[in-house]
Amino acid sequence: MKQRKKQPVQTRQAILQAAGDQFALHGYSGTGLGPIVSQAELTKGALFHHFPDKRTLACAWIAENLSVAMVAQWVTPLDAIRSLDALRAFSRARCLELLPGDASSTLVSLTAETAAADPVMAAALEGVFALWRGAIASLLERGKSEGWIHHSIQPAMEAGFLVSAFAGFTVTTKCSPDEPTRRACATALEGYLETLRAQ
Amino acid sequence: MKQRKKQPVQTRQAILQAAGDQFALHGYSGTGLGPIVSQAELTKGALFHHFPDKRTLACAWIAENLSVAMVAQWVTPLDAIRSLDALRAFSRARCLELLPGDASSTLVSLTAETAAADPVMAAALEGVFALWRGAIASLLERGKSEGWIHHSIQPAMEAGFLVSAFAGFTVTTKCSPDEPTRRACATALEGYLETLRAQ
DNA sequence: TTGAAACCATACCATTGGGTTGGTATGTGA
DNA sequence: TCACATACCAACCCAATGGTATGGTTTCAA
Repeated sequence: MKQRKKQPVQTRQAILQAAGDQFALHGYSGTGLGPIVSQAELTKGALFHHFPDKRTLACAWIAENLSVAMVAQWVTPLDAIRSLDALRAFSRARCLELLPGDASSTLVSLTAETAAADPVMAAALEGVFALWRGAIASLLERGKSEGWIHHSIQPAMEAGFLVSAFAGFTVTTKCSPDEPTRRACATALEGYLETLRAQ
Repeated sequence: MKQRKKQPVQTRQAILQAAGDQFALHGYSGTGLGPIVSQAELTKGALFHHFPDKRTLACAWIAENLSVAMVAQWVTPLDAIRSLDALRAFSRARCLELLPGDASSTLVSLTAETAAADPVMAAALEGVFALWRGAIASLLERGKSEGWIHHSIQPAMEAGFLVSAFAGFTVTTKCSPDEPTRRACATALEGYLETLRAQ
């Protein structure tokens, strides 16, 4: 019985990684545990040693991997934004660069598929949404104090709307991924951001 | 062998109906054909007589049932809107009344789950999105000619954005369905609509 | 060095998945 | 009324599903 050198954290991470890839491709109920362990070049024994069931595995991936990916894409970069033009450019770039397997896209897909019927999963996903909204809200707050966001803006409310709008964009893009439609939506989103500007 | 009186159109419709209910509850790959025929009080024989496979059944439901539901909710009512205030009220109502099993919600969920990996399904879903966008675009067009939408507005572009925003709202609502969040998002959406007003 | 716990592989299980089969009952046009 | 197509049913098929039982390896602390 050939056994690889034992490195539990790497093994666990490999399972999470493979699970995430499969979820991004086929959704939650669309992915079996077989393909996951197969891609990770492991076995079900390893999987069920680290995770008690499929749902817990998914929640762990959301809380550990998906959230850090979202932070890298939607939280950290916001620190560099110091003007509304920069915010517009960032938003536009995120729209045009969006790929099907993107972190935000997978977050939205999993939410759409599972959140309504599974409160546990919904809670895990909500955690990531909270990060997302929070980052944008604090950016807008900072923009107000720095004088490039209108003083009447309510950061939390606008952040919720912006996250919703971008979430919707990830969905509609899957249906019509052509450049013109994407550009149009990105432009309209910029038009909205413009209304936040301090005059 | 007990056989019910033969009424092919009713049978077909019963299957579509049951399939739609299940899709709304559990998503595409989350629903089996067993529960569908069970809810319809039929058998797999009946199902596979009317539809060659699961995917075709789903596409038929999208094209026939989901699309008419969307027309009833998002196309026909727009005819009665003759001012920006009425549009704002309509948007707000749609946000606050949104239920998990709603037509728009199911449309978005199925898209998020399947569209990226299945072009056939994507095409069927895109048809409904086109209806949706088209209805809003022609409303904005009419608003321009009636003088309550700003003349510089590009209806098709704004329609795409509005559909995306509402689509995103159906997703984020599944995670945090509490009233305050919904109201906030509805208010922000109204704020956006206000920017379309002819000054 | 040794015992125990952590780690991981193999084999297996019950259930459900989508899909077929062959046949029976019903409708329909000649 | 007879032939034929349509509509539907019950039973079956096999692959894949999530999950378990068990046992062999490593690792590490004592």
